[in-house]
Amino acid sequence: MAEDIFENMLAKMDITQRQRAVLRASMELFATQGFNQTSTRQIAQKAGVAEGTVYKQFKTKQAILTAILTPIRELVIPQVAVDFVQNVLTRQYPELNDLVHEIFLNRLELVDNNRNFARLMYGSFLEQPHLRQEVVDAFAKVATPFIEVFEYYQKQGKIREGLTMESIVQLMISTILGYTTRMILFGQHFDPHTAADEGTSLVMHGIANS
Amino acid sequence: MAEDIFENMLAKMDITQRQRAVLRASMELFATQGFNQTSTRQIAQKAGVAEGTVYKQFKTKQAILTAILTPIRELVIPQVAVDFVQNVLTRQYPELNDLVHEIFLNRLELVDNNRNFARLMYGSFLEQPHLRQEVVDAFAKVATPFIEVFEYYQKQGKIREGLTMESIVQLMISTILGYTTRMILFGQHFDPHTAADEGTSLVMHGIANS
Amino acid sequence: MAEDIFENMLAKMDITQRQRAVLRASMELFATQGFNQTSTRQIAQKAGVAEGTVYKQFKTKQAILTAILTPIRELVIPQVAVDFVQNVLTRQYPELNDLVHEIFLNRLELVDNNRNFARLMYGSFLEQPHLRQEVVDAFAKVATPFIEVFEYYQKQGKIREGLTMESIVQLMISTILGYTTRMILFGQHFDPHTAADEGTSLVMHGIANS
Amino acid sequence: MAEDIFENMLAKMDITQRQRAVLRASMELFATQGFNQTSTRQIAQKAGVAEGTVYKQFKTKQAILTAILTPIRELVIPQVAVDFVQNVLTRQYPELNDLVHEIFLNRLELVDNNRNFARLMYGSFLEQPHLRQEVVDAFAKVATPFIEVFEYYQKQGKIREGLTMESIVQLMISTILGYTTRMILFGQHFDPHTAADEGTSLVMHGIANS
DNA sequence: AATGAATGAGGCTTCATTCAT
DNA sequence: TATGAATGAAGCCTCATTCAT
Repeated sequence: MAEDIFENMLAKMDITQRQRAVLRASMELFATQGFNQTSTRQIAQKAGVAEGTVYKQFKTKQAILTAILTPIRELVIPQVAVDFVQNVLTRQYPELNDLVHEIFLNRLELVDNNRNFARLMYGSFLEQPHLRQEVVDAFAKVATPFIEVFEYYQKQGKIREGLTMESIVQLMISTILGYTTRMILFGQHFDPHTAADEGTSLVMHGIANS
Repeated sequence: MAEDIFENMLAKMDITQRQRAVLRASMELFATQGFNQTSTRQIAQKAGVAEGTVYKQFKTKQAILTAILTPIRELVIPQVAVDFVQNVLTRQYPELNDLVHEIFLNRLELVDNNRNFARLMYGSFLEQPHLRQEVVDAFAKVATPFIEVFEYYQKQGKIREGLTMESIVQLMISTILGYTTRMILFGQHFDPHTAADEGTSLVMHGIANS
Repeated sequence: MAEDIFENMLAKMDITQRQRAVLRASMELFATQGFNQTSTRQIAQKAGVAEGTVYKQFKTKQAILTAILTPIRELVIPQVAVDFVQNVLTRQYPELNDLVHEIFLNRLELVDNNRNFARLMYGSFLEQPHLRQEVVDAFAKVATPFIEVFEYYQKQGKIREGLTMESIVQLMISTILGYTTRMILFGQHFDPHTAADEGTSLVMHGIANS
Repeated sequence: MAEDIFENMLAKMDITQRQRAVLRASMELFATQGFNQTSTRQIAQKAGVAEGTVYKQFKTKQAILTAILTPIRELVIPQVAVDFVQNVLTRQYPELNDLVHEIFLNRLELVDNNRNFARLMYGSFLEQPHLRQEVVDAFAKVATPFIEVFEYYQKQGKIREGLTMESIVQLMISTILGYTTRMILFGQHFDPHTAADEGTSLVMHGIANS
């Protein structure tokens, strides 16, 4: 499942090959060096075009970032959220354990396959705080169906009393974000399967009705 | 427990008041705007000195960041780690539950009280990847004594079989980092006590020998 | 008498409709914004052609200005001068007074009807000093027949002694140019008839043999 | 009476030698090439400073022009107007003839001594029309006291009936502006004394009560 | 030692001009 | 032939850094 969020997005955008090249180069440079540390000269060079060409396609350097972030905000993030729900929740899980494991695995693999993408998001959120609200909203929207599923399992007596489903989901989000941060910020690497195993083991004992 | 990591560090450094002012101003500006978005003119202004004075004290702008990050790396991070171990592990905890709760609370409060510091770290790690190794090492060093303590509890039969202490600690680190990321990057706010309660509740059921 | 110098010129030039469109657009833009403040992109847009087409027709942007100014210099200015002489001097004037009035009126109306043209000339003279010589020469050529006519009136005793006809004509040129400058540069407006009346009144008393 | 308007203005401004050098260089270049045809590099070179120095002193290139035009508008133009009135009207003139001659001479010499200044004004008015209103107002203010003086002569019977003093002054303004335009735009040169003689001769016969 | 003016390299951007389609 | 994407030189401006006072 080597989904490359950014390449998928590029493929769907109705733009020329040259614009694609500029966006791809920008994405990589912004992700690895940061927006302000990237010069338009570097972008042009990496994209294999003249600097003027970059500006024929995008009015300003900021417009390049916007051209990347806007579809991410408006299309990719919601789609990723929907995909996540569909991929995970439409399947049948013999046991609650399998669901939790799939949640961990699915998200960790997504991040693992999209390091650059994640790094760009981290940088953008730090430097342009106004961008984060929609992501927070997307998180919230994703949380809801999961909370419902957990409630279903709870009604079936699979989850012990005394826990709000909300807190379970929030904690899973935090945990997954923690792994993500360790990968992106500290360069640590986790085998998604192993990390998912460990997370699942702990959470399951934490929530399961023993 | 309003520990201000940065002010503590400044207080301990053997530097003039003027240098302190420059470092304090830089720290704030770097944290809120990013290193590259901060001009030496801004630093001088905020510190109340002339731009030339800044350069009498620090050879380059990068040297200011280094003057902040080096003691953080060499002194603050290890010290924070040691303090953490001492504050948390030197006390007696009636129950394992109390230890876990204290771990969560202590770290979440630390971050909550040092948002600027954390934001500076996030930015620095993103833009200057070479800085992160020592932090990773510090994490590792902190992990060790905790692993030992958990092993102690395990030997006492307080922790169920089938878990490596290593994985417990790693998961707690990830969880705490997850909360931190949500605060710093997404601007969410958590009451440290509530978050600590929730985390503790889940982890305890996850690890406790029921 | 709504003579449009520029449209007349365009009509007489042996060029394609497309070239005409480009010249017309350029003329307007150069007049209202100045040569250097006008981009070839603007010209193409206003002319309704592609930028490349402009360059198929004119080798450089400067060539467009030259294509406008050269016929102005070589054809329009002399023609305007000739027309002026013919329109004014071929008629019979009952009195000297009527001639002077017609001179003023004719020139002021010409400028009044060709503000854009005049503004272009002003800008071109300021920025490209080499253009002005032929205009000065044209002025000189126009002056000659008028001087002769005035000499005729002088011989008839209609003009007082002690004046050179040369100085009369020079002063009238200056006066008309003064009105023009006030219109073009200062945005003032004069009714040509009123201004002609005033100028005539003064000049007539100045030169007439009372 | 070699009054150099611009140098006088520079001398009165409370600025450093370096700023003076930049303004002087800019003034000359703007006057001879136009604002948009002058690069900041040229200015720096001519002023003998680095390009960055220019920007330490003036926030933008436009600010340089403003730094020149603002005192011209607010101080120089009104002062020139006042000086004109004082220099010309406070003296006693044996005859009306002498007054008229002095008016012509004074203004023509002023322009003759300040070609660059005049060329800058012409260019600025063409490209930045909003600047001209104050100059028009200054003209108007100057006109008033002259109208009054002419009325005085009229009451003394020195000026013939049937003329408004207003129209006399307006015509003199136009005439002087005409000479100015011929100097600035067409590069013609007039000896101020000769031109003043001719103008006076004509106007005097035009207005005098013979 | 402190100041802030001066420097100039380098960044973003525009635009006249060329060229492949 | 007409198009408009591509080019790159040059312009304006910022800012880390140096230096004279």
